[in-house]
Amino acid sequence: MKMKAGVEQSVYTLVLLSMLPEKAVLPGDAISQQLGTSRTYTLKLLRKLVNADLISSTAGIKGGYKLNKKPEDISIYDVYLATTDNQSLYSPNGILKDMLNLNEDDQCCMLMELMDEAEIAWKNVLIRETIASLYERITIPKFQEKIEAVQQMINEKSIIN
Amino acid sequence: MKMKAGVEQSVYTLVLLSMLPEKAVLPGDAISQQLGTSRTYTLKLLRKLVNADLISSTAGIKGGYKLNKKPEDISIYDVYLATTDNQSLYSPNGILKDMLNLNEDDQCCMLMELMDEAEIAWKNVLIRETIASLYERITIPKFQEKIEAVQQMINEKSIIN
DNA sequence: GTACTTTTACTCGGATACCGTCTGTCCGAGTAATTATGG
DNA sequence: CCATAATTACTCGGACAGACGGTATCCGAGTAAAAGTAC
Repeated sequence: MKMKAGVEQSVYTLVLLSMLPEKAVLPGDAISQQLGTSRTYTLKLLRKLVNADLISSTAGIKGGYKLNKKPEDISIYDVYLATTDNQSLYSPNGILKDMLNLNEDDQCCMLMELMDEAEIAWKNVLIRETIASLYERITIPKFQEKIEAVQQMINEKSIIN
Repeated sequence: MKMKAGVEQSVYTLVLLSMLPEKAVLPGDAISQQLGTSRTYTLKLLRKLVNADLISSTAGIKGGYKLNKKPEDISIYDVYLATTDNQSLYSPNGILKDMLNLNEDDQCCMLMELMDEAEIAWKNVLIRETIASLYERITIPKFQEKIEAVQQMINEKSIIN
């Protein structure tokens, strides 16, 4: 049970896109290069974000990706949901049923409600933080130069329609 | 990111052991039979619970397993920790470092503290519930007969020293 | 100069392979109570 | 009857095979802007 690297990658992809000027798009190659991640896999993750309506894409030359919502309206949980297919952390395996020799319709798993409750607590923390609030955490004096360098890359590679 | 079946199996194993009389042990075979789980894999999980000091085992003929603590002192989170080797759900992959082109020692992952906070919230729910409180949830009138049958199996197969 | 075609640079989405973790099996070794054996 | 050896029924722990999901690659198809071409 481990958080997948794809979630982290998707989060920072969105942070990058949140730095785009208005009405501009950024090609997938620029994203994977800046993040230092696999080109093809990054494109696959981008498609998931598109399917979840977090970002939108335009094909063809001068194409690329851009945020579909405001950064403050995209929570980290939204990103988690978009990049992982199955939603709930826990699904019962029917061991209690076997142990007590219950009927088929008596699917009573005592752990279910507990796990659900735990997952909701976990989820609530991830809902509070957004791409915007995460970006604010990065913009500290220490990283000012670095962020300006990223902003410059975006200015070079982004395409404004 | 999915809760493994081994955790559920371990939980119900401990519930079963909590029904043992004082100073009695239950062989591994009886456990796997009652739970309807793989014999060899159950033994492997039992070993993990022994290593975590949740249960203790005696070898040789008339050997078996028994709880090492009171059921109310074993939380579901204890069981989770015992059956899964790595503890934290999330560990940063250094994507932000690549994205901002940071130095090696500047390992700053903004997601880390958020994920830690979320995990603590999740963990706190699992700490509240114990093997004893879970057992109480099962002992409802509807399941009375079933539980008596399990108790009878234990009386037959357990070994009192 | 306008209409049409070709090129270019992107995204889209399925098929596939790889790899790590969880699940499950196998086997030899250790251990303790019981039973058998020899005096 | 007592001491010792063999048997029995368990656990211990490592090695290893299979299943499954996440990671990653590849390829053909679609799309839209730009460039080229014909009249």
